[in-house]
This record gives sequence, C-alpha cells and structure tokens, in this order.
Amino acid sequence: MAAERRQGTRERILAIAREEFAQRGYSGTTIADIARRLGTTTAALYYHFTSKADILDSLLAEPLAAYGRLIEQTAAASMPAAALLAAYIDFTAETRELIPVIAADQSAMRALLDERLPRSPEEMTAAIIAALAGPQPSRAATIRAHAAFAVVKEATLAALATSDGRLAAPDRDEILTAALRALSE
Amino acid sequence: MAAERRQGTRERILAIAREEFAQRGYSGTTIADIARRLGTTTAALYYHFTSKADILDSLLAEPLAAYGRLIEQTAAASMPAAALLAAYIDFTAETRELIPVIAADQSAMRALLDERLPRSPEEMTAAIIAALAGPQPSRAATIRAHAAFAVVKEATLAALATSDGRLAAPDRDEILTAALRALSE
DNA sequence: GTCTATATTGTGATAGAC
DNA sequence: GTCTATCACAATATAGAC
Repeated sequence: MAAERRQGTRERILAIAREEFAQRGYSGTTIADIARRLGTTTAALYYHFTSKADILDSLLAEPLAAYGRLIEQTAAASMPAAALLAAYIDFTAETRELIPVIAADQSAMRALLDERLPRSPEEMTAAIIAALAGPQPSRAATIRAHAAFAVVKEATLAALATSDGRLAAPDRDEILTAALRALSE
Repeated sequence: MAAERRQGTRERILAIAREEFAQRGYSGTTIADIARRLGTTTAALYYHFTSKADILDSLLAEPLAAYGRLIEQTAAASMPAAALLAAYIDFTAETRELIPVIAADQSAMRALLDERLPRSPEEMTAAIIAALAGPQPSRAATIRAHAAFAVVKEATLAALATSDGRLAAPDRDEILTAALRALSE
C-alpha cells in the first residue's frame, strides 16, 4: 500500500487497469472503475492518458512488439523444435500478467493487434505451426504441431497459477517434455 | 439465401448473432448490427427476444448444460483417461460453432456461466484435471494433465478449422494420441 | 411482426477553476 | 495534478401505430 503510493500515479493506473482488464475485460471495464480504485475522478485519468485505448496500448505495446520479434526470429533462423517451444514457454512466463488481459476480451484487442503486430495473429500462429511441423508436413504432423503449441501456452499458465509467479525449472522441463511428446510421431 | 429465408425469423436471428458474437464479441456487437444484417430494425428483434442477453442465452444454454452433464459424468464414474479425452474431443467437435462465441468475449460470459453451469468454470476445469492426473498426483502429473487437456481443446479446433466442419476419424485419432503422449510419464 | 419515434442510461471525453 | 460540471454520443429498450 505504501509501496503502491510511492509509485508514480501513471504506474498505479497501469497496475489497476491491468487487473481490471484481466478480470472484467477491456470493454467491461469503465474509466470510472479505474478512477474509483485509484481514489480520484475520471477527469484525473485524462491528465495521464489521452484515452482509454491509450491505457491499453501502454500496457501491451512493448510485450506485443516482443512477441513480433520472437516470430521474426522463428521464421528466419530454422530453430529446432525444442528450442522454439522453450522460447515460447519463457515468453509466456515473462508476460504472464498481461496474457489474461488479452484472453479476457480477445475481440476488443483486434485493433491493437493490427497496429502493434508485424502480421495478423492468424499469420503469426501459422508461422509457428509451420516451423514446428517441418517442411512439407503431413496433415498429422500439422495436428501434432498444434498440439505441442497448445501445451506450451496452456500448461505454462497453469503451472504459474500455482506458484509464486516464477516458473520453476522442474516445471519448465515437464512442460517442454510434454510438448515434445505431443509433437513426436 | 433462399434456405435462410425459409427458416423462422427467430432462427435467422440466432444464426446471425452467433456469427457476429464470434467475430466482434458479445459486448462489441450491437442489436443494431444484428438488425441491419437481418434487414429490419432493432425494435423488431424485441418481438422475438426480450433482451440482448436473451439472445446469448438462447444460443448457449443447451450446450452449457451439456458441458455440465459431461463434467458430472466425469466426476462420478472413474473414466479411463483415454475415454475422458475422447469425450472432450467429441464434445468440442459438436459445439465447435459456439466455442468462438465464448472465446471472443470471455469476461462478458461470466454472468451466463454462473447461471447455466452447475459449478464455476474454474471448478469444472479442476475436476477434469483431477480426473486426468489420477489420485494423489505429483506436481508433474498435474502439469501433464493440463497439457493433455490443452491438446484436446486446441488441436480439435485447429483440425476443424481446415475441414468441412466434421472431424475426420484419422484427425480424431491423431489428436487423441498426441494428448495421451502429453499425459504419459 | 414490423415500423417510427423516443425514452433512458451508461460512458468516454472535455472545459475551465483551483 | 486533480476537481466539478457537463457534453456528446451510442446503445438498450419501450410505446404505440399499422
């Protein structure tokens, strides 16, 4: 509480917004909700941010750019599947607090994703699947690629939900092993 | 088009709403959007449904009840993991058109889920994980259970996205095999 | 069953004082 | 930096004619 008050107001707004957006969704959260938890009025928010969308953008711009870089890197170098999956586990763990913001209100994110990602979310997922499935993949290999990607995304979040916020090394190994098993023929 | 016009107006509204909700999210879709695609006015919709929430409820009530029954069944009988995972693949395939409605605007679904599910979504997921992880599961076994569940959810949707709408038997086998591999020690 | 017109409310955003 | 006051608009919903 004391620590929270020592932060700049801007940072406190972002922290509150992150929690509210994750719980109620971006559309379901009002500026008034954030202002009330901050202990001020809606007008005060507009001194720190130009709009509600600006708050969302401030939260997600950097992580989305990082996600974009990760994809470019994946597409360029031909990474082994294990390295690629490990990279996604680590990325998910690092951005764990922001993933629920996107998941809670996917459709409201559309505009932001179009602006902040180098390619459409669908194309980016397709790039990952292609990298995991290998050249000239069979239909079965493509399905296994989807399976492995699903594992790194969801099992990582599940492991983090019952931990102190850091991903323990044994958990990371277990997730990676499970993903590689799902990918194997 | 001719076939669409032969349906009752109520059914046409539901079909349009399903598409719009899946694309723009429940919050992001207005009654006016639906009315425009229907070729009428918003007032006309209120002859067929009592509210916007009533449209959502009419779409999802039955599938959510079915999901609830599936969980009860899972918790009661001690199903083998393979049977349980297969049941979830089939359930996902059967309700494929409605899953995007929920996914697009998760937080807006909260009220409906509370009303239409026997337990909270979190508890229901926990029941599935418990059934997959077995009695007195290690942390690793719990992670593998999450991994297997992620596979049946996401790989099934991925397979359906590139098919005629039905889940082909070889695809179903491939998904089940990948899930069981992710679950295996 | 569908229309026009309108009531009502919620919410993002701004003006201007302090 | 924050306040009071208020605007503008969009969206759900209703009344009553046809």
